Amino acid sequence: MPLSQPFRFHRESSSAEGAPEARAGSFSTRHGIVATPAFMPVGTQGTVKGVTPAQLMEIGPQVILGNTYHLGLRPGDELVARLGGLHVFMGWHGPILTDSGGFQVFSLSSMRKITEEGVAFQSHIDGSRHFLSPERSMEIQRNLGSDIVMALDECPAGRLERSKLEASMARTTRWLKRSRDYPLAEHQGLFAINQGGTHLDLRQRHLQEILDLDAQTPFQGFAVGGLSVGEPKEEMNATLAQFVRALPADRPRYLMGVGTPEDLLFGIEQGVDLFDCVLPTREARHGRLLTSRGRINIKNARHKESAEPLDPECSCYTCRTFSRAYLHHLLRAGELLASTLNSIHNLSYTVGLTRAARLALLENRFPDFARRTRENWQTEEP
RNA sequence: GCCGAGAUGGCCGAGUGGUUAAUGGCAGCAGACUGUAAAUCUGCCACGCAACGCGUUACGGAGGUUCGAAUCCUUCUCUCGGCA
Repeated sequence: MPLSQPFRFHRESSSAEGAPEARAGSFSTRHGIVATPAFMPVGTQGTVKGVTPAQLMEIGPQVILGNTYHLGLRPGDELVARLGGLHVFMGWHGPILTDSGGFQVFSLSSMRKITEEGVAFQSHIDGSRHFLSPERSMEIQRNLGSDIVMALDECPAGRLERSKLEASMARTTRWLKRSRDYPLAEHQGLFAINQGGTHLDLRQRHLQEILDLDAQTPFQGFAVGGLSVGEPKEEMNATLAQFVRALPADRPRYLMGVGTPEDLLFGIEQGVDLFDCVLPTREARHGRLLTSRGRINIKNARHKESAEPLDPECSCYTCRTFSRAYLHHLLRAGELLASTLNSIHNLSYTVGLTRAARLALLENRFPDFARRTRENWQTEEP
């Protein structure tokens, strides 16, 4: 059965001026305390692409992700279970959150068919046929042994027409009930996922359905899904501004798939505790790097001879050790180390941003922090 | 010296009379990426303009055949292989 006690969320900060919903807090899992706000790096296939757990440890994320669909398909959840669970298998002993496969319903839409029972997938690896139901998603996640388990949802494309969105939402609620009724391991906590696109009334209706289920058996946290999937940024922000505060305050709130620095800051201001995103690692591999003075593309010719560190204000291994010219060279040369060093930096920057926001909240200087952080992004670095 | 093969845009390399300013790849110059089918994808990449169009110069050099040539002919230069 799921935990009878929710991950109790302790709010640790008082209300910040101009951003009353923003909050610093924490909750405990078997594999460690999660201090929020927190950015969670994505490690879909049992690895945060390009970085070792030791390097990750130095970066210091509170939680990392794994993926149900991908790990269930390869190497297989039962194998991972036999080998001691995902923590042992991948050598990461901090908290792990596993996504349910709901996003793959969206991103692999050409290879699946949704029915009430679940989702029939054709493997993106070899074309073989698989079926992901809420129960199967829970089974995989139980085998993986993650700390935070996501309910299987249908992640609809942004801008889906309202009637289809409503049908999808209703199914996600029915799937949520089935996810909830599936027995997880004792240490695992189930998060519910709210859908509804950018329609506030649909979001609220869906939340009410979730809270009705929550009243019977509490969920351990609440996620906002189905954003940053193609809808205009203003619509996403408007939705967050109005909706996040409606989520129960006594448990973690998780905004799924969001990860630009601007979006993180905005989300924190709306009261979001957890974020995850592939962007920092993917962009790192492509040379797009975040710095305190703006974004840069390290591939650009202007960095070819720069002896400067990537970001003089950053203390990550990459910035402590290497010049821009070297990072430029590695990426140009197609060296694997480019991915590693760039990922270390972008993750440090992103995780560091949420950590700094947390500190600012705890020290009652969040508005100033937010203002200064935004100022830094206004100019693309010279 | 003789015989053979070949010289194409920064490099490699298609193309053997006409939708060819010239396929591809690489290099180069930029851009995109938000619960990862992404070490991926996209655009540009002869020169000049009053530029989604026009002009000029281009397939080793020179000359020729033809309405029309990178593509055919002659010759020169160079490169590679073989024989001396």
